[in-house]
Amino acid sequence: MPSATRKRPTKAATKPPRWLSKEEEAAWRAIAQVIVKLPWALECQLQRDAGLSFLEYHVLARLSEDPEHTLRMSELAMLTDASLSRLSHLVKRLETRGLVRREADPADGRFTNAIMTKAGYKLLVASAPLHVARVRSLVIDAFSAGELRQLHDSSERLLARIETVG
Amino acid sequence: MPSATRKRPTKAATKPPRWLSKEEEAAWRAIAQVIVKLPWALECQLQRDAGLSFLEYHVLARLSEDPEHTLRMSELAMLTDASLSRLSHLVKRLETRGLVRREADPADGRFTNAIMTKAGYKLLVASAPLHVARVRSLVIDAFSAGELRQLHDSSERLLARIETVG
DNA sequence: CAAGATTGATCTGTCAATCTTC
DNA sequence: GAAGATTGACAGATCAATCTTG
Repeated sequence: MPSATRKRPTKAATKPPRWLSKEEEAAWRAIAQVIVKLPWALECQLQRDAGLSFLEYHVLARLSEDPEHTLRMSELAMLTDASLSRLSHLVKRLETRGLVRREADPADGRFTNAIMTKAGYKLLVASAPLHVARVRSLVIDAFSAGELRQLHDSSERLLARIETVG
Repeated sequence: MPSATRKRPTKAATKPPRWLSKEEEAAWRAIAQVIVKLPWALECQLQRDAGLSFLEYHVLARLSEDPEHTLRMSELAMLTDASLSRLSHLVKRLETRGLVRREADPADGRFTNAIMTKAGYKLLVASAPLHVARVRSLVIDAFSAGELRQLHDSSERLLARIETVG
């Protein structure tokens, strides 16, 4: 929804504002920093080493996982957590770069298939090692196996909350 | 650095690409989803309820923490993890909305002070309860005190990595 | 000239509207 | 008409260049 359509602030329902404790506040600040800085660090690495954005990389990565290197736009949007509109713009750019190609689904013309080209696959394969190395050095290697399981679990719990709360 | 200045992919240094294990992969996917979806969820809440972006909210929040409701642009940029350029554009918009005002530091004209106005403070105060409530329901309340301490620690470790790896 | 800050051009994402196929 | 997909106008972020003050 972001994009300033300038809303009047809803005159807060004056519910008892349950504030954050010192510890909660500190934890939240750290988490907030992570969700700002980690994406940026990954964007930088990918742009520098592969000329791809985080989303572009993941679009190619998802396509590469399909045996046909083909996915419907709507499927791809879900898998990459992008809006269909955003994906459409992005894939058009990838198309002009020759990394992806689009064609209407022969079986049902309402669907559009995104198909990774040879060049797209080559770029992904060339880019993956450095990207994975960065994911390792920034995230994975910072934790023991147990800690990582913990963090995985915490992440799933957060995702569940986000789904339900909207 | 993002913003496609179209880099040629650096011909991967052909180092042994240490791949992710099944568990690491799964953990990473969950974490990656969190850093994509959590910011979005918070942006939505703030835009809807306060007409503010996440960064705009935090700019006002940081200003409110200063006794004078005043901070140098450069200081504010650091505190909010924004580039000076981004902040400059953003504060200009806040200024036209009457939420913030700028003036050159009387002591040293190289600095610009950002000063929260009455209206800015009012908006922040009106917005904070709902925002904190959302932070609670999405994040804080998902964890026990111990788990939150864990997560806080993990976040700090990630931030340390990001600083050093760049 | 160095540090703080701003500006302008450009690119990307959002939203709402539209187009297409079944 | 409904779902999938695209488009266009606009807001916001980035980078590089510039301006300003000491």
